[in-house]
Amino acid sequence: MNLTSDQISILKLAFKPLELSVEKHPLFFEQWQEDSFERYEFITEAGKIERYFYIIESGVQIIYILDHSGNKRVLGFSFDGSYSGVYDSFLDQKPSSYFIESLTPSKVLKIDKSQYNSFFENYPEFEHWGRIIHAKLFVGRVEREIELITLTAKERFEVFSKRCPEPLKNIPQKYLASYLNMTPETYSRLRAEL
Amino acid sequence: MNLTSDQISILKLAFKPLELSVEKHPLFFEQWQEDSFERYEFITEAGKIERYFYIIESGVQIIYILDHSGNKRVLGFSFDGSYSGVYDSFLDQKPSSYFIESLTPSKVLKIDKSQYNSFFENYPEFEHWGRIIHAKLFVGRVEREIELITLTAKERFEVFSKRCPEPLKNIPQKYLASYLNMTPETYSRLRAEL
DNA sequence: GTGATTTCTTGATCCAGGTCAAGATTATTT
DNA sequence: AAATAATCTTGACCTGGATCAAGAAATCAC
Repeated sequence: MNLTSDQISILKLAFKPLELSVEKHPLFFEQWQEDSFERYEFITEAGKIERYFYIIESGVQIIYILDHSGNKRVLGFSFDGSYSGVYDSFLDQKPSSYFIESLTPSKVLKIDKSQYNSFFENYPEFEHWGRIIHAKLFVGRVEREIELITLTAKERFEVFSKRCPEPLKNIPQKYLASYLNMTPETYSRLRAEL
Repeated sequence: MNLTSDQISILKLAFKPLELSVEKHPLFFEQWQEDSFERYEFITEAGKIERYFYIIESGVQIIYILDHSGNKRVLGFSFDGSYSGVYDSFLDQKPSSYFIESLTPSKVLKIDKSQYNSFFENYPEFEHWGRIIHAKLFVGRVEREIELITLTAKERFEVFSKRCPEPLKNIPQKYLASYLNMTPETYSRLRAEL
């Protein structure tokens, strides 16, 4: 598989600390496959095993679970060179309880588990990168937890509004509301307050 | 520094997937220092930079932040061979916003940042371990986030009660309440319901 | 472009869990 | 073991944000 230079830039963006080059890491750039999804298409569903590790080329994807009442509870978004996929299921190859859905038409680069593993075997510097990235993911989740626990709905709304990334500005508000752990009604009322 | 065989078992417990041995990883076992804390002694405080990575030998430590109203908000506990310390501050050597306090007299094994880094440089398998452990930490935090978001206070209480680890059974309930994101009053009422 | 969906807004009402208060237990110190 | 301090319990009351409902606005499909 030959990637275009645009796709190579996306991978470089996603793996920034690795200082990748096509010459030094040929395997890395050879094995990614392209794939694309339509609006509202599922990338994966609860009960299924995650086969791939994805990097988003374009579009917005959302990850959520269904709670006891069947409501979607949004845990995060992916876009612009960020990772997507159900991580625990991918790592352990066990059925997950997450859904990933493409909110806009999206293009991705993906690799499967054995390719993912072979990167780590072939490029030890990948392990270092993996450690650092996962440490940051962990710290980021703790920070989100603190915001959910200590801030009021209004405060969460305000903090989020200030740093809302561009690609999320055109998706339905109900998903942002869910991500902020509030109902669409509450989100709408906070919005009216400006 | 010479560790006793008890201390070596604690380290082996904490670093289980690494299959450590004194012969193959001498550096690893040489550099840990012992330290101990009294009840209610602070291991680290908000505003300070975390100097050490700790493994708990015995006792219970608690990590929390102070919210806007000055209330402690408990994020977790450490005991029995588990890691303790303010991780983001330790990694980046930047001031943290966390407090770590010893709830009982506790003994720890600790290493500083440069020793920690040298383990990774000397034992590449450490990087692999680090990646896996951090991935698990990340997944674990997402699971906690889901429980906080989707479960009622009663449900969180029930889930926690069933799997409450032994060392936490003797600490003041107000800390467990905080960890479950509820007031001590609510915790007490749920307890009365049995 | 027009009708059908979906999303957003706004009002009225409700309730889980917080807050305040005060007495009962339990633990700590001397 | 008494005095003191911290923690836990229970009751009364309150409130942020959820729920229910119904119309307005936006978006989609043909």
